[in-house]
Amino acid sequence: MNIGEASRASGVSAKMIRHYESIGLVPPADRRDSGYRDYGTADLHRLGFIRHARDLGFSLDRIRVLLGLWSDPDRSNADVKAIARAHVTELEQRARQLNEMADALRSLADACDGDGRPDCPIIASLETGANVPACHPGGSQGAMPPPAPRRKAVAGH
Amino acid sequence: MNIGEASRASGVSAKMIRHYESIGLVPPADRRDSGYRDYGTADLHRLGFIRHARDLGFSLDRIRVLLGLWSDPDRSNADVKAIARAHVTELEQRARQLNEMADALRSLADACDGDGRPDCPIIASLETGANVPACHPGGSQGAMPPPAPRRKAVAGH
DNA sequence: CTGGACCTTCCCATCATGGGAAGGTCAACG
DNA sequence: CGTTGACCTTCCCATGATGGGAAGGTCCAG
Repeated sequence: MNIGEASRASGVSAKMIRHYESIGLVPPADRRDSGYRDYGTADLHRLGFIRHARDLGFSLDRIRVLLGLWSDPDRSNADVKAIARAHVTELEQRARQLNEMADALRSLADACDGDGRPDCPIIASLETGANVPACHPGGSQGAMPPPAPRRKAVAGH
Repeated sequence: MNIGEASRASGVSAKMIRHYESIGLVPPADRRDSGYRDYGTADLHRLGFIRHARDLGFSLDRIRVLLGLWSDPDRSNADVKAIARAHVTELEQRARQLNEMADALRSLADACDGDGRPDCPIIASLETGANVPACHPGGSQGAMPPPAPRRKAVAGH
């Protein structure tokens, strides 16, 4: 199977399949004499696994770990569960931060007349920082997986 | 004022202040004979504005627009309000996607015994894609500002 | 045998941010 | 005066996941 067919079948873009190979997330694909990559059902299975994990917001690094557990017949479901729980916590925290920002901005917007005059509480708050969620260094986390892995209909999926 | 003092006073890292200057978000700073950048209160004010906008999750591109409105004495608060409302909608959507993922993964984790055996519904779902939030191409939005701009306590802020 | 669809590799862009190197400046202290 | 350490300058590179596109090779149907 060509990379294009594998892409359509797995819902992972060809570009990404090559990238995953380059970073060792999937093993180097078999090659035909022409140099074309050749995929089988096992490869599709693995790509599907990766895609579903991405759909749940896992980073490629964590997916690497999950793939390891997947192929380990002696794995402990406690390990998997721990990773999942930790990820849930991170997702919730990111969602909370976004909601905090949305709430703050929504109330600022609600306080704005929007009547065409220059007078604007939103601008005023940006100037002074009033009612803007403060930076709380204790709970800061800079290194988190991207917001939404959402690809745009790579397959008729 | 040095860039370091400006950084501490505004809560924007020196690195970022230079970056903002390089992309034209702030005007080129005055220079002393030594070549050091020199900041005044107006500059601090502008940097503070940018920081607060970042704290609300605005992208630098949108902040550019907001800065334009800020310095426009004839601005319409309706314009500001429209930008804010659009941003609120985006924030909410991102939060919703994260919560969807968290919900799905939480229920998978709840279904996992975590008793040390290899048997695991989480892994099973990643294999099959069952109970994993599907990719809904219609509502997809790839180009959104980062999840949390949170910097790590650049100032004693 | 040709055209178009597909594949290959390689480089570049995104977005906001930080790390670090190589070298210049400044202020305080001995 | 000299040194030291904190600070500044510019420049390049990295992140993470993804896409765009160029230059060139392959495959198959007409």
